[in-house]
Amino acid sequence: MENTQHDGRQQATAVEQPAARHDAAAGPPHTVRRQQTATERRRRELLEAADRVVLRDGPDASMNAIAAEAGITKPILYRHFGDKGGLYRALAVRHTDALLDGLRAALDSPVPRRDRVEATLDTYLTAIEMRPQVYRFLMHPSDEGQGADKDTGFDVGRHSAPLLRRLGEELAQVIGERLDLGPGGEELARVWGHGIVGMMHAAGDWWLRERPCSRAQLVQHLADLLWGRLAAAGDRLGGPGF
Amino acid sequence: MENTQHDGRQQATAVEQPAARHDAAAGPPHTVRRQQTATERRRRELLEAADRVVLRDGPDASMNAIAAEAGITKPILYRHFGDKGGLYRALAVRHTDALLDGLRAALDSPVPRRDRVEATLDTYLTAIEMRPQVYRFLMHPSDEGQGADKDTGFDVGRHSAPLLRRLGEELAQVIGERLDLGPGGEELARVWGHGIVGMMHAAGDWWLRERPCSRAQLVQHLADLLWGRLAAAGDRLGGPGF
DNA sequence: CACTCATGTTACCGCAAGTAACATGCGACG
DNA sequence: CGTCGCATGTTACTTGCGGTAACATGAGTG
Repeated sequence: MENTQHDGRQQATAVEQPAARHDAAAGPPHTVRRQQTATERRRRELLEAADRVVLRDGPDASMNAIAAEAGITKPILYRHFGDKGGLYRALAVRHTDALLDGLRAALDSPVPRRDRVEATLDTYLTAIEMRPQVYRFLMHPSDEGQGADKDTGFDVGRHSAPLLRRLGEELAQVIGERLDLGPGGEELARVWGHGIVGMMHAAGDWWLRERPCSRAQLVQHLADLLWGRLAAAGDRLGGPGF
Repeated sequence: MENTQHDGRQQATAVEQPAARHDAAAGPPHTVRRQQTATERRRRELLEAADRVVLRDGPDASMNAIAAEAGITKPILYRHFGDKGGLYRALAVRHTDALLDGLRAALDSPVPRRDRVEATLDTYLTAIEMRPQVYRFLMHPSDEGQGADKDTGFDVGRHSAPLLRRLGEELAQVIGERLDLGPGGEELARVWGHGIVGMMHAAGDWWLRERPCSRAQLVQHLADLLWGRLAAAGDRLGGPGF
């Protein structure tokens, strides 16, 4: 609590970039533009350095370590990203976007629904299998935000949603677009989107550390679950009332 | 790394209590017994104080704050719980056990399978709805363990599994016991256990902060998902290839 | 009484997040 | 040319937290 007031001076660069600054209001000295692109490039470089450190040292890497990797010192990081949460949020957005691109491709492949579901599951599992460090970083972002993001006013913070929510919304949208679910279908789609993503996540997390079966088998099992095999399975002999 | 060696002197009390120390080896002075029960009572008191603070200040409560709430100072906490992780693990075990009791009851109710599933979902959602603070604490335990627990040799650390895994295993066991899934059923049950728990968790998390519908509706939607309505739904008009 | 054992304290270390104040290189503009 | 704006960069500091060492006390036991 208290002491969370920034003085707003350097916020101009720390505010997660407005992202809508292509080429309007022509006229002013074009130096400012070049300077800005240079700043953005620097920001990317810093992000890549941070990425290296986080992937090497885990999510608890210190700001000092990241700054050292980038060949600079802490205050510069703070000027660019505001605080540690800002840096990590920026990192998470990069990786989340990358993962989402792959998933969208699988989600959009023109094959029967079951194959599409399997392809999506497999894409996700392959991703977390090949880069477990990235996965751990994305999935355990400590806690971050959840406080006072109203001042900037619009979409700041949404972008930083802990991946699972973004995935859930994305999937919900695809489901809502593709399936005819009757009245209340929007709501159903969203519930299912988040539910399926959670299923994928938890099962993947468990699978990743216990490796109880092949990826293909896991995909089949999960698809079977979504296809209602749980409801269809027979009771065991000698069970209780039902 | 390095410097993680304890000197083993106070470990006797910090080692997560052996928990198998009821009343064997009678004979030695019975004072030690009374002292031990007193110690355990103290430990419970400290846990309750910690609980109050964590529920009030969130999962980032400091050890100082917890000690103050208990009316003591830090070193005592460390004597009892070893480190902050130990304290939080003990807290998590308490709450997880409580939640699991409720879920087991729902899982064991002698009603048709669909009703049982719905009752379980509803129990979980009611729990996180009524005590969101507890829920947040349990679900976002930073990261904890994940390192070197082999020396003690048996179940230390298992008890501290981040709840989702415990729930998953629990559900897997119930599924494996109750359903006849043919060959490879064990594996299937575990996949499903973790998958379903993940579905419940992610959907619940999203529902808890967006409140897009009533709890009963959410339960229905999730049960529908598990009952294969996703596979059964019709395609939308004018969609792509499929 | 001496011993043990648990409780309790104060005072400290190390480290990480975050900040203040100062110094520098460069393009723009009079 | 000087100097202003602006971004980069630095050193040195504050604050707060996790964790520990060393010491003090009170109760029951031989």
